[in-house]
Amino acid sequence: MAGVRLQDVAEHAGVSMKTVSNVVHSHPNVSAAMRERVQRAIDELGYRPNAIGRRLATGRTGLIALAFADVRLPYFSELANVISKAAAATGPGYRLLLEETEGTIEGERAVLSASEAGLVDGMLLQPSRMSSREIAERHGDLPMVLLGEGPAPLSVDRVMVDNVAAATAATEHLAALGRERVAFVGHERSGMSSTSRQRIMGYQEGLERHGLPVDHDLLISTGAITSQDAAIAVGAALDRGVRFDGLVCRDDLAAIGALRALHERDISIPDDVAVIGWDNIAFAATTFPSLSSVAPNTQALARVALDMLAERIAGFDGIGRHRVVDFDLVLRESAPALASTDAPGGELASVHAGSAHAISA
Amino acid sequence: MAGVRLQDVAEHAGVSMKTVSNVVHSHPNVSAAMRERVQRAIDELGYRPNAIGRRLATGRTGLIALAFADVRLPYFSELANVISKAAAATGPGYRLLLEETEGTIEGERAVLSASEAGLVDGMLLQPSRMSSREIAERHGDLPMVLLGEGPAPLSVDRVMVDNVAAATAATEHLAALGRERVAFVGHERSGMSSTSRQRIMGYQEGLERHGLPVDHDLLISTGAITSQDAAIAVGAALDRGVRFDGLVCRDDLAAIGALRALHERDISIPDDVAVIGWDNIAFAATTFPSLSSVAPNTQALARVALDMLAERIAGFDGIGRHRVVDFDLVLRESAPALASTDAPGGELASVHAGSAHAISA
DNA sequence: GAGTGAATTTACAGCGCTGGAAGTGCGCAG
DNA sequence: CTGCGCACTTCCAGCGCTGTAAATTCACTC
Repeated sequence: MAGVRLQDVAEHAGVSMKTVSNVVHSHPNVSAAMRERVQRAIDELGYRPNAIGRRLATGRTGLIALAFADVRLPYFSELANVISKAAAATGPGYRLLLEETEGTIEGERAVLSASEAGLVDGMLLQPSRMSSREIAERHGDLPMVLLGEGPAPLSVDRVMVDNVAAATAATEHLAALGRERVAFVGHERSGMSSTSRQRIMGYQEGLERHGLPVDHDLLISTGAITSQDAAIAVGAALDRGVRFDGLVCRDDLAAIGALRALHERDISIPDDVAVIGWDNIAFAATTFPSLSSVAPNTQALARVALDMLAERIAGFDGIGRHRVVDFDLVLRESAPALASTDAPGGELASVHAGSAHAISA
Repeated sequence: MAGVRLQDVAEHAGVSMKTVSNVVHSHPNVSAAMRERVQRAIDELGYRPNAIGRRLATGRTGLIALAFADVRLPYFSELANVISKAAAATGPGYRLLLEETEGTIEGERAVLSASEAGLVDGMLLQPSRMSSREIAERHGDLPMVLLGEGPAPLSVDRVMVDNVAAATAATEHLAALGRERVAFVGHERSGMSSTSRQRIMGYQEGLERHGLPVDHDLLISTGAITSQDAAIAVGAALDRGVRFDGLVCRDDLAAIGALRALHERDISIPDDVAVIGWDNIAFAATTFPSLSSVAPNTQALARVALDMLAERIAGFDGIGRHRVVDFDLVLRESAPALASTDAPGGELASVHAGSAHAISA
């Protein structure tokens, strides 16, 4: 099986290497008889084209790197799944090389300057810390598309969700439910990511639109992006007397932590405190109560990102394009739809303006 | 930046390609003066060695494929993270190519017979359906280590947790807590995976050791491996009158679904029903109540698997080796340690026989 | 001042594959 | 029966790099 080369097949079939290559690639200009003869030789020898040789000759590997902070974060693992499927269906069928940056600037630099070139055809990167200028400078000639919000270098493609608008929509939904003290949970205590920054901006905008208090006490930061840290932080806030009746969470992890802190203190959800998370991870549907969540359209995000990347790989060299994909506000028990019953339903409730749809599930 | 070749550097520095190559690889036998001169040329030209050219010459890519059912399953994403870190620290520093099989036989076949050879140096595969014979037949000459329990082909390396023993330990812990009707939740309704099969065997063994009833009603299967399906299945079982006071779950997803179904019906955990999950995923610590869980030692698993794979890649060609890594029984609120208070603690409670440790967290 | 061995550097031949140019054989018109 | 065009196949060069072997240089010794 091992080490069967194109040459071996050619000899076995008594033809030239190029003819075998043509058969492998279903090129035209190969007679049916010849095709069959070669195919038999291929089968008999168990020939597998060698990807590396091909790459060297063609300049393509069919690999793209997907780089983000940490696969363990459900948003990212779900994203990896979606992108991996979309990539397999793109052009020649790309496969994913996974790279984790740990959410640190060093990790991001390491990913960008991976000293070996040529291994991947392109890269999808969700930066958390690197400045747009640095990204623009460092990516060199590697085709690249940035994922997620944040400072957008003019020279690089980017696809994102409008975090500010989504945070505003989430906050406004709580206001519409009659909540008067809405807190924000889950941004990093030190070194806030641009993601957190934008969501907080949108949260503040939402509060202001409804004349609700914008209070520093209502910003509950966490040590790390984990549900455990969020549970601790929310618990501590409650214990030191911070009061709120609505919670916009940086992500579902924070929301799940908040759920736990509230449960521990017998605070009823959503009666006493309504909670909205972010990312609509799979667990959001089975927490108790189930979690309302901002749901970025990751399918669209994957599609758009891969299309742009494919264009770059194909040689497009224009200025950076910035695309925005839409999001839904999926409403479940923790912050139900406006005029809904308490019973879990499953149908579309309403559609917000712009790119926000509210769905009650 | 782009397309600077070894040759270009050589010309720029006025030396031969090989000398530049030697400098890049920090080979001995390069004089300091020469090294500096070449390095300057490298820097000036911004040369990046091309990974593909190197691969073709050396036969190594530094890539290993990690194949499992679905990254979205927290166990797998956490595993990917651990393996990715361990791989980066192994030998020359491997990187991970992610492959998803969807848990189907077709997906597994596709991964094994990826028509292109040579892209990865080796593969770690966690099969869910494929028979050991088929794996042994198909993997050809690709260095491979299997992850997880199941039928183990004699010719292939495998590293696993003793699922039977772990399931027995979990079941016995519930028995020790005085539970008398212990159910099992989360195996596939049709086409049971070998994982589920083994865990059920261990569950049954645990029941028998304590003279507890082994009742078909107590096997609560689900449609898919999701917490949502588990919530539905457990809810349905409760609603049709199945009674139990302990729950061994196929995985934490099933456990989380069970938690929700119990909550919905105001059944107290752990007072009315104690629950033990499996995998000890990150969320287990922040569910309400927090989840006791079987925790495979994934660090050890990654370490052992990569070491064996590295040996295979290096040419080892002996018979398949089967390694077992240990596991902990992490005890939290949903099925607390035996003589513990109700308050969450954080210290080691006890150590089981063999490779099972109970930890209360 | 030529000879010797060690230390460096260069030359060369591919790794497996593909693209384009050149070559082969065939059928058919003249 | 010869020549021509077409359809198909083979030949050749090279993608970027490395391993081996040969060549060069150098520091000394006799």
